Amino acid sequence: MITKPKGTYDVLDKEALKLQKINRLIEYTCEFYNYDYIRTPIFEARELFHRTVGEDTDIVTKETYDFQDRSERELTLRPEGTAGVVRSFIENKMYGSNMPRKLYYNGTMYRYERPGNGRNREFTQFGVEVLGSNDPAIDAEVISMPYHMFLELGFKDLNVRINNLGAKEDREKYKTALKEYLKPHLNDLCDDCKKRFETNPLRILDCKVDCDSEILKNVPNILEYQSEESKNRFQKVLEYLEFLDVDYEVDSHLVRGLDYYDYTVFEIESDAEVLGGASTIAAGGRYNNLVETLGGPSTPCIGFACGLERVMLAMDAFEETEKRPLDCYILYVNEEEKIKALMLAQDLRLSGVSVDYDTTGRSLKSQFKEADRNNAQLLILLNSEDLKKGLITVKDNLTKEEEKVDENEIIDYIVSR
RNA sequence: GCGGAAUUGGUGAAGUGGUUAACACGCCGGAUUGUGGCUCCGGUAUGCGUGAGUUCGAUCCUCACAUUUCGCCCCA
Repeated sequence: MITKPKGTYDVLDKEALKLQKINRLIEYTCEFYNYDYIRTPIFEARELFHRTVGEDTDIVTKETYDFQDRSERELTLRPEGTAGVVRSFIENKMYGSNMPRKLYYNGTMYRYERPGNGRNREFTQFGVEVLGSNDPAIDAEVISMPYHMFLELGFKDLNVRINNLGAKEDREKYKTALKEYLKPHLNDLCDDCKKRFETNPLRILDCKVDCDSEILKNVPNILEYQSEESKNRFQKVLEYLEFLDVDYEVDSHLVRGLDYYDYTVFEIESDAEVLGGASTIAAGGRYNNLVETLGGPSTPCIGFACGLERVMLAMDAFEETEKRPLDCYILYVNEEEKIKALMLAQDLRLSGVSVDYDTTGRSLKSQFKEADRNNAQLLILLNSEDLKKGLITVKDNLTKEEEKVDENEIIDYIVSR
């Protein structure tokens, strides 16, 4: 038997219903927030991700699916959504008009990592990018929108953590101070952090190994290394968040795994136990330099990404998704009735009624069972004798009441119910 | 990438180095000559993750591989 590749999974039955529900909410919500749908390629030039996500990040150094096509182009399956959107923004010269540009995407991403609960090699992210606005109000909107979507889906214990990384200069100043502080303690840090000290000292802040140590608890606070402008900006974001009823918590140790972030960064976590260690369901931040880095005009941007698999997992804890009931099920026994069933089903479907009938040669008894499994509201019983008289029996599956309806009026009769 | 656990039908699962692999659910059929959902009866794995090895003989022992899962790492 051929099986699915490691780290992939099939979405079906209950999972499919949950995913459809989420997807509908996404489309609906984005429409009301005035975000336009964008779809970018699943693979891009490898260079794109090295330039955006960061040369030294784990995502790029050990988690990408890299390949060459038949013309030896160096390609990479996208590990995240922002890079492609920004590339498209520049390539299509979207900066020319209609600013800010508010976009959303919803598609599969690929990372070569150890699969586990809420962790797959092919996974789905829904995300939003706002390009061309530096207003703190848009920061608040981009945090508030997923937060309220999760509430809508039934999430209870949401935890929003937020931090301000500031401008590049602020961060450089802070990095220097941080390294100065950490230098004498270097030997007490974990092995990974020793490496990070040189490559990416900020990441030491959210190290899971060392987080309980006194060294990290007393680390200089990044929020104190911000310019006045950056501090004021962050205060505005927090103020707006309160007006939007977002329950947040400032966490000065929050940094993100991707290099392109500056100013506001945030994560939304769920306490749902089914998630286990994978509790972050959405995360994002501002990236005011990325467009310029990729050769576009200086454009301030912010966005977030949300892992749909984790949302689906967490939904198990509070949600029983059920398939929509079928409007009609048609029962028949002989060929003459079957032909009638086919035609009637088609007419009803074209009239906006959901209909099905047996195609496995089941006994009449089994057809009744099948109708119940589909939760059919109405049973249409075809009977050769009645058909000769132009009559069709319609049975309400709840009240069990039957009625013989004239063949010519059957569509109207059913549609009007 | 490192360490632990698991892998028996459509599903949940018992079980044993040796003829026909329990039980339950589901599904199919019948009792009910074309109106079911209750009940009763019957049917339903040529097979115990894959490949090799030990053995007279393996689903059960050994090894490798795959997949899943739990922790580490990382992240959505």
